[in-house]
Order: sequence, then structure tokens, then C-alpha cells
Amino acid sequence: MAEPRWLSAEEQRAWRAFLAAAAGIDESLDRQLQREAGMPHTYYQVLAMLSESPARTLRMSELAQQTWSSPSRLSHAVARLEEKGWVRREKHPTDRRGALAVLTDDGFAALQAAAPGHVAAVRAAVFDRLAPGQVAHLRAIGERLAGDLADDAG
Amino acid sequence: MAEPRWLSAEEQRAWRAFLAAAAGIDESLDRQLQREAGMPHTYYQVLAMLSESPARTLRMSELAQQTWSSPSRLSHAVARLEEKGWVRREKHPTDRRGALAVLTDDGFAALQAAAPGHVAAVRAAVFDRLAPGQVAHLRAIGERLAGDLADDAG
DNA sequence: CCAGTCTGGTTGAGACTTCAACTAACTCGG
DNA sequence: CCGAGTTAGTTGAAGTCTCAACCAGACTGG
Repeated sequence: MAEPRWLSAEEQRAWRAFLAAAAGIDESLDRQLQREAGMPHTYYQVLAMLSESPARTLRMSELAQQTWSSPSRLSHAVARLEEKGWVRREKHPTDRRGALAVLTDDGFAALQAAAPGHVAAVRAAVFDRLAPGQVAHLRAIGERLAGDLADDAG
Repeated sequence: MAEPRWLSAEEQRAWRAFLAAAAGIDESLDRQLQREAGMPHTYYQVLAMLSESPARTLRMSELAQQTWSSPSRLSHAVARLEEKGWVRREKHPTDRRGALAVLTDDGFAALQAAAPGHVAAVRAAVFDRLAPGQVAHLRAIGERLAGDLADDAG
């Protein structure tokens, strides 16, 4: 275990700025959605992904990947959304282990009702604050950081 | 309530990339710290901020601001850290409402033990993946997004 | 000095997430 | 066809976070 490579001053500043930004954005979006739509941001993402999928249906495992959530988290989330009548579970037609999540009409309506406020919040928290060229920078950086981390056995 | 300004295709891509990146980083750091140091990332930040403060002491309200956490969250966190013997509460000398959080020697030791693994994880998740100029971009973007959101009464 | 208000901080309940354990079903070699 | 290993998904307990309610001390105007 050699001396670790600490962050440079420039990296430190970038890192803290990122942490502050991420915390602020997260909190602001979660609050807005909770207040106006009665759901956390993660649940909104579930509904949004389903709404864009063919037949508004997605297999649990795919939905989990697309919302960057663990199987367990998604399972709990779908259970909650089912109670609200926004999502319904169906059996997978060929793989009998599988489960499908289907967005109900009520769920679609809830999503539509929540969407305008949510985009407005995203604009307020992010895009209204960026200088013109920075959207492209953000995308480039995001895409580099988004790849899967192979977890090295520490 | 006019027609909302939806995100452009470019904004959409940037937004999704950001969400994926933030989710991935968060999960990876939280896991590493939980595994190797027995604490979540938020608690690490508390210890880190205290360690950099004069007398390793900070008023609760300031500590909350510096870790971007609500008073309630911080209060719970400090309670937990107190159980572990890593932080101690003291009374504020002049403002009798106030409370101070003090990093104990054990807490400092725990932080030192956790730090190398944590920086390594930050490097792996962030800085090792960025192209040379992108650290500056990340900082610039982060600083713009970090400012407080005045919450408009929706 | 006192009432009203504001600020600092804590608390408990409920909601969400994680982790580990588990069931069920698919797959593959023999 | 059987058994081992893998994949899909769920569950319950424990941990963390949010929200609203709350207490206590500080400040302000009369």
C-alpha cells in the first residue's frame, strides 16, 4: 500500500464544487417532486422510463439498469408505485422467472401532471445556470463518468 | 401556466449523462466507504470537515452548511458518530443555544484510516476518467451549479 | 421587563435504500 | 433426466434521510 496520490489543489476544488452541485440539484429536485407530485425523484425516473418504452412496459432488470438502481431498490419502488395504482406487475410471457412493470393510465397521468414542474426545476437548477458552451462540456464529462465501475476487490 | 420549455435533444443527453454519472459515483463511493470504513459518504464528509477546522471543532450550523446537509440530518449523523466515539458534542461558550461538534482522536484516526481508500475511489470514479482539460470544465460547471436555489413558491 | 418573533438545534415517525438471505426458474454438462 | 451453477426477482431487518413538531435561548419594540 504505497503513499496514496492525494488530490491536487485544482482537483480538490473541482471535486468539492461537484459535490456541492450534486447535493444541491438532488435536494432541489427531490423537494419539488415531493411537494408537487408526491413522489421522490427516483420514482419519477421509473415512471418516465416506462412511459418511453414500447407498450409502456419494461422488464424489471432492464428498468433497474435504465434507472441506475439496484434490483432491490427497484422492487421496493415498484411495490410502492403499485399501491398508488401507477404501475402494475405482469408475468413475463416466456421467462417464468421474469416480471414486467407496466405503467397504468393513472401512472401516465401522474407523470404528465408532474412533468412540467419537474422540467422547470431541472432548468432552474441546471440549464439556466450554465453558460452556452457548458452544456456540451457537461455532456462530455457525464458520458465519461457514467461508465460502469468494475469494483476492484479491495 | 404556459407550455413548459422542454429540454432540447442536446440538453436531454447532457442531463441523462449527468444523472448516470452522479448515480454511479455516489454508489461507488458509498459502497467503498461502507465496506472499508463502516460509514456512509455523508459521515465521512462530516469527519473530513471537522478535521480541517481549528481545534477540530465546528458549530453544528456551520458544519451543516459545509456538508450541504439539513440541520436534522446532521443532528442524526452526529448522534450516530457520537455512539461510535468519533465525535463529541460540547456546549457553545457564549450562545447557550448552540452546540459544537468536536472530532475525537478516535474519529481522527478513523478518518486517516479511511482516507487513502477514499481518494483512490474518487480517482477511479472521477479523475482517472477525465481528459486533461476536463477537470477545469468540471470545476467551472460545478461552481455555477452549486449556488443556493431560492425556492420559488410553486 | 415582557410579549412576540426569530434562530439553533433536537426528536420521532414515516419513507426510502441497502444488505444479506432466500425462492424460483433457466442453463449446461454429463 | 439429473445436479451444479447462474440469473431474476422478492423479502425483512437495519440504517439513513425527510418532514413536521417541538423546546430553549436570543433579540426586538414597547
